[in-house]
Amino acid sequence: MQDNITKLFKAIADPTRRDIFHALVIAASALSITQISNQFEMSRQGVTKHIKTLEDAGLVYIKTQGRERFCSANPKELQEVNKWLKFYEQFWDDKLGSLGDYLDKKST
Amino acid sequence: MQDNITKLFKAIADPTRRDIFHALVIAASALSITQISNQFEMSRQGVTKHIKTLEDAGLVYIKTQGRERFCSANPKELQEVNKWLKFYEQFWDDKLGSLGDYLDKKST
DNA sequence: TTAATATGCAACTTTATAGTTGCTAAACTA
DNA sequence: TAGTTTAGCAACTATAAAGTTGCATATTAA
Repeated sequence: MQDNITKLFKAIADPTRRDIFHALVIAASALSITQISNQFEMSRQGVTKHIKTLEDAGLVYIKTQGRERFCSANPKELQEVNKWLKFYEQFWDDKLGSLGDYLDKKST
Repeated sequence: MQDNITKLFKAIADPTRRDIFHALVIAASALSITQISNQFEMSRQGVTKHIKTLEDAGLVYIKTQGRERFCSANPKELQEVNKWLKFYEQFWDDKLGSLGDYLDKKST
């Protein structure tokens, strides 16, 4: 349906999901769905949906243990965003110069 | 309504908008709405809406000249994304070690 | 075994988003 | 001036996304 980078961007485009992800990154251990949803105003189901989105994007891993599901962050997936950024980084400072470089490489 | 970083992430979360942005970045000069929309299957109005979203996110500048509106990319805005990434970068390679560092700093 | 806890699933509402078409107006061109 | 080009605005449709509630089920605790 959607390519990975699009899923990834969409996942982090939502403020609540960024908050969930952040909470998982700085958590000392994996957190259960309930533990996570307790940190938010919205319903557990709402949080669950966001976690699913993060999981689909590869940003969160889930490990089932008994009746609980422990979530942990996978910040490594953000390297994909970083890769995407890399190309544009060359245009940040001197646009024309970098564009020249880019066109040079392209025509070689 | 929405904070800047959210607008930015949402803007680049759409594949068509990433394509438009990319076309503008590598363009030798500013492109008019028609010139851009000719590069896409969809209607001019559809493209116009995407350009507006990119403009609101700060990724595109528009300069009106006569009846035409020339668009150019502002890749610099992507530095905001880069800033956001920076925090998580420390967790990419050795999660536990970096988490330790983070917690150390936090408690200091 | 009974009660409590953790969670998923399904249905539903609301609001955004992507995209379309038709029309209008300003700005060029012949 | 008459026709053409460039583009915005408004209304509309269709689909996706965010969030809710109610219920069912598996697991754990008393």
